[in-house]
Order: sequence, then C-alpha cells, then structure tokens
Amino acid sequence: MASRFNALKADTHWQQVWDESQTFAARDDSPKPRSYVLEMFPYPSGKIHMGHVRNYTMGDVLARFRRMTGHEVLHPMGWDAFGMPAENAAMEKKVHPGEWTRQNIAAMKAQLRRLGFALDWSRELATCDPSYYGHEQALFLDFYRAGLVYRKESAVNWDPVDMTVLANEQVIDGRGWRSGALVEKRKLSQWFLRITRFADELLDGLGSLEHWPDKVRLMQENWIGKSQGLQFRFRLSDGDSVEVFTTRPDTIFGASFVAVAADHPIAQALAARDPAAAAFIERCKQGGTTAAELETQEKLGYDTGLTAAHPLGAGDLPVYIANFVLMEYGTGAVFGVPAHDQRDFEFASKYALPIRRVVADGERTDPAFDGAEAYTGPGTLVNSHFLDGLAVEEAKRVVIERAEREGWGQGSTVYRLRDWGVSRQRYWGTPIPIIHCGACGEVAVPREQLPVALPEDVSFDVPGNPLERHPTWKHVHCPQCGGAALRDTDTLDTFADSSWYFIRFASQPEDRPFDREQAERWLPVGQYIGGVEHAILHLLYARFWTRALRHVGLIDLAEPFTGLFTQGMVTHETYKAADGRWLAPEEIGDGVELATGAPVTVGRVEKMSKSKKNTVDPAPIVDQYGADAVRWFMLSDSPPERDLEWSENGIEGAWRFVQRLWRLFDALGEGGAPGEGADAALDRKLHQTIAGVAADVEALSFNKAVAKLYELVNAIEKAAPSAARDAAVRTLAQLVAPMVPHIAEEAWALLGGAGLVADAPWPIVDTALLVEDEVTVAIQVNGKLRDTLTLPKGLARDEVEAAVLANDKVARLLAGRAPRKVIVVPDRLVNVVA
RNA sequence: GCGGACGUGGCGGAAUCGGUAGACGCUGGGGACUUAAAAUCCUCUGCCAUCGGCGUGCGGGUUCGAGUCCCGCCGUCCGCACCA
Repeated sequence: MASRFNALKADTHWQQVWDESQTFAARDDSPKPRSYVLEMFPYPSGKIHMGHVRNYTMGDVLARFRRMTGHEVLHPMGWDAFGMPAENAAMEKKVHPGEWTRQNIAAMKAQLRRLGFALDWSRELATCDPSYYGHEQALFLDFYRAGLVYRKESAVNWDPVDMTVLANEQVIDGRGWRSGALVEKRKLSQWFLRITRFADELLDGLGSLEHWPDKVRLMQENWIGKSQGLQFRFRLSDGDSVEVFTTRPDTIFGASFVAVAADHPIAQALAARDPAAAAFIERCKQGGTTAAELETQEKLGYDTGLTAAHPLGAGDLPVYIANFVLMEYGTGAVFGVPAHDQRDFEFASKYALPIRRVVADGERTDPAFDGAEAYTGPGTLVNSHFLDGLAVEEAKRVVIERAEREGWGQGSTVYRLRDWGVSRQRYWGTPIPIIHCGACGEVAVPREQLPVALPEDVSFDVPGNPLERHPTWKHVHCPQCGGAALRDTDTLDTFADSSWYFIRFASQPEDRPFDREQAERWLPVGQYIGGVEHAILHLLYARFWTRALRHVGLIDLAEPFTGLFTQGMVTHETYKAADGRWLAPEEIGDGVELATGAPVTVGRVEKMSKSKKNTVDPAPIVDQYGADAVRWFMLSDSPPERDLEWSENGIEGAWRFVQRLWRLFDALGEGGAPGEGADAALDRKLHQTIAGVAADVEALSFNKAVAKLYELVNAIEKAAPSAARDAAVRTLAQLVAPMVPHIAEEAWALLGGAGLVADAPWPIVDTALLVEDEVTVAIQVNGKLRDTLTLPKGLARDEVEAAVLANDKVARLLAGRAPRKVIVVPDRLVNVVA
C-alpha cells in the first residue's frame, strides 16, 4: 500500500546518520581532488532567515554534487560573531554580549542542522572566541612589524548613534551603514591597515578572477579608482606654493584659476587671519552630501587674493577656496580649465573667469568659448603653443615629459582607495594588541601574552566604550620597560575578523593562525557564495588581507576566492493599510485589516525585512513541509543570481514534487513484479538528464537543473512498466540527492543501494544515448514555420530537400513555382525561399 | 551625471553557436475518482481569429532566417558620485 513520505521522520533520521558517521568531515590527507565550497558565514542574530536558507542551499547542492563526482569537499560553517547588535542587546536586555551571542549561535546551528546541510561541523569557529581572535591579533602584529599597520591622527567618520568610527566604505550617502545616522567628522588617533600599498595589485588581480561576476569586478575597480596624470607645484604670490593633481595636463594652457579645498592648509592659514575666509570655510562644511544635494549645490568660491604663477609662463592665476574641491582626493587642490571641465565651467561662469578653448571641438578652434557646457571629448589641441596640433592623449604625454625634464612636476598615479581605518570604540570586537607606554611609545603585545582577551565584567549602562571605563583592564605594565602603561582600548573593525576565516577553516592549529602547507592545499576557495552587498567591503578587505599575509611570508596565495557567486535576495509581497502602515500577512483577512476592517492594498514585492513586515520565518515552514521541500523551492524557478519571490503556492508545489518522487520510489520499493523489457526513449531521457543536471549544477544554474528533473519525472510517470523504468527510478534517487538529500537517502535505502546516497557516485552517462537517431526538422517557407518533419538523423542534404519539397504545405505555398533557393541546416531546419 | 545589468504569456522563467519562441513550475478553466471535500489523476491554458494572422519594451538595419547581431530610443533595477 502506497505510503506518504514522512519528511519529519526522514529528516531527523538521516541527519543523525550523517552526523554519527561524520559523512561530511573533510579529510586533510585525502588523495582525491579537493574542492572548497564556501558560503559567507552568518552573523549570529538569533534566527536563520530565508536569505540564509537560499544561500546555504545553493552551496550545499554544489558541495554534495562535488562529493558525488569524486572530490574531497571542504564545506565548513562558522559565525561572524563580533559586532554591534550584541552590544545593543546587552544595553536593552541586560545580558552579556557573549552570552547573547552564544545562545544565538546554538539556536541558529540547530536550524542549519534541521535543513540537512552537508557541513563539516568539526571545523566550526566563532570569531568571538579567543582561540580565533587571538590568532588574528598575532596576524595584526605581523602586519604591524611589516609596516602594514600604522597609527595616525586623522579626521574620521564618527557615527554619533553607534558612538564609533566608520571606514569610508561604511559611510553611505553621508550616513552610517548600520545606524543610518548622519556621520560627523572628528579628529582621532586611529589604526590603519595599509591597503593602498596593494592598490595596484588589487586592481590587476581582478583581471585573473574570471569566475567572478563582471559587476563585482567593476565595482571594485571603480572603488580603487586609479587615475593617472600630472602632479606639480604652482608658485604663489606670497612665496609659498601649492601642489595640484590633474588627469588633463594637456589643457594646461586653458587654466584660468587654482582652487583649494576648504580644509587645505592654505585655506586654514588664511582663515586664521581673515574672518571672511573662515566664515566661507564654515559654510562649505554645512553642505549636504546626499546625491540630490550635490546635484543642485552651487559651486562657491572665496578669492584668497593670492595668485599662482603658471608653470609654462602663461600668466598668473587667481587662487580660490572652493566648495567642490575635496581634501581627501589627490592633493586637495586643482587648477581649473573651464572650457573642458564642467565643474570648472560652472565656477568660472559664476565668478566671470576666462573660459579659453584649448581643445578643438569639431570646426571651432578660436579661443572664445561660448558653449553652454564644457567640452570634455577628444580633439586636437589649439591655442596651446607647443601643444597645438597634438591629440589629447599625445599632449598629456608631452606635458608630463616636459614637466619632468624641467623639474616642476611629475607623472603621478592617484587612487580613490584610502587606507583602511580599523579602530572601533567598541567592546564586542577583537582587542587591538598594542600597549601605549609613556616612555617606549607604542609597544606590541608579546606573542606569549596573546590572546589579549576581553574582560567579562563590563557594563553597558552608558553609551561609549566599556573597555575605556573598565577599572583595571587597560592598566598594564609596559612589556619593554615594565613601567605603567595603557592598553589600546579600541577593537578591530569586524571586517578584519571575516578577512581570514576561510583560511582558518582550512587549518586550525592551536599555536598559530594556520598551518601554511595545509592551508595551501585547500585554498583558494573554489566557489564562494554570498550576497552582492559584500561586493566591495568584505571581498576587498579579504583580498587585501590575503595579499598582506603573502607579503609577510605566511602563505603563498594571491587571491582567496577564485570563484564568486552573488545570489539574489528572497522577496515577498508587502501589504499596506489605508494610512500607509506596513501590515504583516497575519494582520489581514479577506482584503481588510483585521483590527480596523479598513481595506488593504497589496504593495510591491520587496526584500524581506522586519520594517516592511514581509518576512517569513523558515523554522515553522521547515517543520510543516520538511527540509527537502524548502530546499527544492529555494532552487526552483528563479535563476540564483536573481531575486526569488517567496510564495505559499511555490512551497506547496515543491512539497507536491517531493510526494511525487516518493510515489515513484515507494511503488518500486514495494516489490511488485519487476518491470521487464527495454524503453529506449526513457533511457535516452534519463541519460540526457544525467548529463544536463550535472552541467547545470556545475554552472550553478539550479533552476534549469530543477526543470530537467521535472521533465524526467514526468517522463518516468508516463512510461509503461519496464526494466528501463525501474532503473530510471533507481538512478533518480542519485540525481535528486544533492537537492533533496533526505528523501534520496530514504529511497536509496528502500531500493537496496549500498551505503549512503551521499557517498554514492554520480551516475555515469552513456554518451551514445545522448544522440537522437531521429530528428524533427522544421520546415520554413520564406522564414516562416509551416510544418515539421521527422527524419532519420544525418540524412543527406538532397534527400532532406526532396522530402521537404514533397510536403503538401510547401507545395501549396509554392503553387507550382520552382523555389528560388533552399537552405538546409542538417538535422535542424529547411528554409524554402520562394 | 558616470558605470553596469535587465526588459519574453496572467506570474517566475526556458530557448548553450543566428535556425521550430514560450521547456519546466505557478495560477486559472474543464473532466475523472468521491455521498461530499481534501489528496490524486487526465486535459486545456501567448494574443486575435473562419482559412489564417500577430507576437520576445519601441523604431530602424543586417540576414534565406533575429529573443539572440548592429544603430537609435524608452523603461526598470543596481553600484558610484563635486574623484580634478
């Protein structure tokens, strides 16, 4: 009697079997080819969300598939466990961040296990564990000794809500990436990692990352922002000088002013003695930084009264303080060429400065420039003395050569990328292992004193850094002179923690961060999967960290992740009350809000978020439908790089499919009379599916693999009993095993498979069966499909042509005329041109 | 503003090299089974229509043949942004 598949029972059973037999533990000494499959580790917020389920399901399918194709797979999981939410919880709920974090980890680990992921839990790590961050401190000190870490007083991005410093990468539209608070500028002494030292390498390295999305490579390229040009000094009328950088040295004879940033030393010096200048500088700082504000903001300047001598003798230029010049980029000063730069054009128009054409714009070569906007395109230099007649690129080179020969400037490369500020005024992070001694200065904590562990007895009653307030922790003896000294009370940006966890997964000795040889055997990560929101921050920092490790001789590895896949989000419908409040599905009934009876509007499909009340908690869904149905749904329909809309119908459909599979397995397992005889068509379909699913999974095109499996199941269900059909059902258990592993194990056991299907090999394709012996040829007349014809494969051209011309519909359309031309595409199509 | 991606039925999507557009799933219609319902199974489901015609955002082009290539638009989404 046919039974229904009991997902909950099967899930529990097989998860326990895998666990007990250590099925997914990666063996370091395996002779098999290695495959490192990694998904971005989660922050332990307390609950798994649908985005995690989708991310980890994709990685899991690949990991399981790779095992079946004979690889030794490393597929680990851990916890990105430091960070602000734990401190917020400490403040709100009066629990210690560590306790809160560890409880969350336990809860989320149980949820991940419930989904049956093929993870090697023996390598689990949490970044908040001293056995992890202690090694990170050692690496930090290695970088420190190699000159990759330095401390400087600098204007930093201060988040007034989180009360901490943010890296440039963490400021979005002038607001903190976490808090959303308007970021302020503050002067603080901060630790920096010298990422700019690797700017060129990080840029060039992108070229080797063929298996990264172009989009991410481009984003990193833009972020690094390499520009080449000329750097030179203007002599000023007060005897001082100002250095500028330009990417357009060719337009040097079109210069009509020099402008410096509001916080440029020249502007600051002037402000000290000129109240009007000081007032102007103050005004510049008030300008907003959002896109809309910048768009409409007027170009403003303050005439310093100084003049700058043109290096090629083309007169003296006025020097302004201008609100559009950034101190952080280049030298914080520019020369303005209004005819060929839009900002300079607007500025010159406002202050009635000369606008001189030096690049011919089509016909126009005269100096009088009367366009409505600057001309920034290519052209030939005019009104530029020795540059006249040269093309823009040529002229750039000539000017740089001359500047270098005459000694007033040099070719130079400028990057948008800034060094990575890593100091955070927070408790729940990796303590920076440096001691400040009045006599010795900065002193590295000796290796034998690592880890510098966080004190447990801290309070979060007042905002700010508890380490700063702790009565004893920061008071230490200087490791060098033994005198009284202070610990650095800052902790590392948590992006440092996630910059090397993938190496620690590969090798976890107790006494050092990793074993070089063992790490090099597993790395680089062949396939890394995560959200596109990490396209810059995490992925750039991890690439830097890896290069820094190589620089200090700890590993021979340039790029940490050779394959990257950025998956789409999980979305859901939203609902809004009449007054615009977001409503959760359970607040709604029959198109009205239950509480008020007012009608509800269905909003856009959006990323699941608490604020929009459109989240779906995976936990009850897994309990209701079983892990396999949830996994199958996560892989169906939407291409993995695109958004997936969660829907009740979708999960129902997935559950139906699991039951359909079970009916096939169960019917065969029941043992009735075995099928007899062949079924060539089904054999062919089976082998096409084996090959097709393998290719799709390898390409991470899970939605296509799913579609192919549906086709196969449809074909098996329709097929008459035969030995071939029985064989197809057995093979089906292997084919679905990476996606729906629990029912696959159940079927494998039922049908008498040896061992676990998780350890079974991927079925071998009979390539002879991939080729059809008959083909359906399309018949077109003048490019329009008129009929199809089934012919033996490989039939000679003239025979195909004859068969087509004998076709009724073709004959009718030709109406007795001879065709002008007949195009024959073998085994595909014939086009009769009348 | 700069850079990028995308645009195919009611919906998610497929079409690997320029060669039968709409696989597969969802939704919906009809039917079988059932006292009834659920479940399951069968069947239809791009649009208009009588032959047949029209269809891959819009307008052109190349080609025997275009969702796919080229030119020009429109729209949506994402990233960056006063970067000299």
